[in-house]
Amino acid sequence: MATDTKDRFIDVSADLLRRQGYASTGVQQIVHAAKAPLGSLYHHFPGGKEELGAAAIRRSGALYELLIPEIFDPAPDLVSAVRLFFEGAAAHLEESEYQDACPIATVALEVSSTSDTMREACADVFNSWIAAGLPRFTAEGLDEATSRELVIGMIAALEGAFVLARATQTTEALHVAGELCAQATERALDARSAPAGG
Amino acid sequence: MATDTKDRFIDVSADLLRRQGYASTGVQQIVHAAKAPLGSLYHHFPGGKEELGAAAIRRSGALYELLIPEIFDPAPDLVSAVRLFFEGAAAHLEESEYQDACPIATVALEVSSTSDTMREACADVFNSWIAAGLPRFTAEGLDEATSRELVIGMIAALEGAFVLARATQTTEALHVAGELCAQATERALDARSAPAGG
DNA sequence: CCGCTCCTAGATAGATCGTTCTAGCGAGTA
DNA sequence: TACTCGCTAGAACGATCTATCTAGGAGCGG
Repeated sequence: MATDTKDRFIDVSADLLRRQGYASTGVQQIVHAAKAPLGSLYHHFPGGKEELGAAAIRRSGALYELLIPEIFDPAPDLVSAVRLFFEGAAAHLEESEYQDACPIATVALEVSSTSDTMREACADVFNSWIAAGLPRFTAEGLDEATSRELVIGMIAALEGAFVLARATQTTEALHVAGELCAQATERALDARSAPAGG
Repeated sequence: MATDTKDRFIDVSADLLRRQGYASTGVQQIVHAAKAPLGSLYHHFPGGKEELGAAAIRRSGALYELLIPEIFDPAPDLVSAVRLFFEGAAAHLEESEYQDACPIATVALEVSSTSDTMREACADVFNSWIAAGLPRFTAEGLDEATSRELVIGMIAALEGAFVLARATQTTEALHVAGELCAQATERALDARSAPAGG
């Protein structure tokens, strides 16, 4: 079928971009991994590598967003969910031999001074993650501003911990960042029921 | 003089790597920016682009490390210092039109699956930042483990906030991450004098 | 059968990649 | 002057890059 090939391009690109980044991933490598001819790539993506890259970033973002309900729904409480999120990330990173960290962070840093199309795709993904995480915190009675801070803080801490973890080949930063966010969440929840703190 | 050229190679490489990453920065671009011939590059760096890149990462790391005393020394207290660190980063990022974030994060993510030489250089820089930040926290009476967690958490939050900030072209993540770390530090200092908390 | 469309197929182009090559300059020394 | 050494200088190489090109197969309405 037709859409198969196009989807396969996006999928293999998403994988390659996560590991190598944008500049290091060649279209030849993509067509080889997708087992498809080069002509098909430019048929489905007239905008070339940049259009395909943006599509791959958006797909990666959408898939990664699914982890939020997957982890938060079965968790006993919000603080546990935050901890589980980081522990899951640490486990996955270790299993993949420090290859599978955030699917878009590398590209986000790489292209933000180079390609506005790609940069916007990354920004959209981050914003959709924030929007997806927000209700998990407001549902616990936290106000909008506090919830937003916790979500953004969590994503930032996770991304940064990935940077340290990949470079040092250790999961220490992920555990530390997880604890930092879990305790911040705990404190926010406490302040909610006892708004007298200073 | 001779060392001038070599230093210039390292300096311009550090700048280019910070903005574009490793793969997008060509040696031609480096020699052009350094106003030096290609032969000189391979004379000073027989290991080629990789050796020069590692040297640039290490220099960037050493220069960035200088910000720690520069900000922490004049600060009235530790919590203020943490806040000032993030506010300074936000201001610098905004002034450079979201170009000058962390000098090594982009490369760290990019090369960690590709070049072990470069990955190690990044890991060394991160570890030296941790070592440099540690005494600022232990000097306040915090134990070694807690201090290490705070420093790593701070670096991770900063790095991650840079990722979000560059992609979204906003400093919000930096402010949020700064507040997160400042409050975590505050709480740790409180727990120090009153070790009875839950 | 034709004619049209969607997609596959990969050869090819032109630019750029990192690296190696030889040549030569300028200062120091005998 | 003759020779060496550290460095400059950039042409040239083969590989690889992204993108374009032409050609053809498969399905479908007529």
